[in-house]
Amino acid sequence: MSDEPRDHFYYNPPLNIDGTETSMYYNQRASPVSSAFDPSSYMSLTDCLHTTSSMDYTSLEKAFGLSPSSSEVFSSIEGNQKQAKTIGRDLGRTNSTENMTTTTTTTPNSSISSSSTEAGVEEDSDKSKKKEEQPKKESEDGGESSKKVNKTKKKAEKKQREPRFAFMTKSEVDHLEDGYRWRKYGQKAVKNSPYPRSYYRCTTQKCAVKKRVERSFQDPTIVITTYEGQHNHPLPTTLRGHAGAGFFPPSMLAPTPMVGAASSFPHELLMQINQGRMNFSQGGAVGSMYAQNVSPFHHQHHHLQQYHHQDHQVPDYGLLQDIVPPMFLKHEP
DNA sequence: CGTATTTGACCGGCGC
DNA sequence: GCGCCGGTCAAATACG
Repeated sequence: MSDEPRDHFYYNPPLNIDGTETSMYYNQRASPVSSAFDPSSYMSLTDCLHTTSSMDYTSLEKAFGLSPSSSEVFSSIEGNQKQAKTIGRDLGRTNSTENMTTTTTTTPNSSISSSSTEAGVEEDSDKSKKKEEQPKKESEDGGESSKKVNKTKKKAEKKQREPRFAFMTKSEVDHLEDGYRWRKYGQKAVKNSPYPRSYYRCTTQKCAVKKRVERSFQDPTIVITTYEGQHNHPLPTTLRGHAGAGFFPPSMLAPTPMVGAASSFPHELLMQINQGRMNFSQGGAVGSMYAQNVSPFHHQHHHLQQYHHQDHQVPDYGLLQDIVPPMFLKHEP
């Protein structure tokens, strides 16, 4: 447990779904996230880049399913985080400087981002030692049910988890809209946390992508969304609001070869959403907006109570509502 | 009435 | 071997 391989990375892109910054974590090993989400067991991407040589742009690309053009993604990050900068450098793709404009405005709040991050990261120091093991059972059962029967075949594939992405987002809604349809299949109490964890599965048949949502027990304003696996299908057209059409790049809408790591990763969706949001809003004041909204604490209790009422179906303008959070815009002078 | 959610039971791994 | 625990199943229920 203590000798866990450091194959975990994270960085903090300015991803925002419905209000503030989002931190993203990547767990290449797809190790289980035990109990409460434990960022401290993850390795800083920066550190990783400095200490590990196994980490390069290619692996990132692969891991995150980014296309070469995705360097923009990093560039946007760069404007917001120093670590991101490191990434851009180490990756040898610093063409970002220009694209940075989009996020440059966010630069000042880099401290904020980090704050949100530490909110999730630091406290855990309390327990000191995190467990990083316990590879629970898993199943990509395309449709087979009979759990009592599958045990036989189970042996063969073992528990081969998909890589996981964990998004930490300050949000009052726990189930963030990402363009896909999810069916909730379980909910469990999280150890060391008063907030439960919800389990979702992509409703598209033969798509084994799973997702789980939980709130940080330290900072209830933060929602931790963990994706597992890649979608092997385009975004459902059920988004009648067509919000997706505008924010999701064509590459994403195109049928993706499941192997590809092409672009069905949620983080990319978030990127797009974020970009769209920034363009929509004042385009620059975003940073300052967050700066003064760092603590909408009076809101937490509110949404926490309606925890069970979150709709999981795709609302007509779910994305839009995420992109332009009314309450936050309101505060902006 | 069909579909999505809820929720307790159950499974399988792991530590003691 | 037993109990804990994260994760999943599936019958019952809610919802439109």
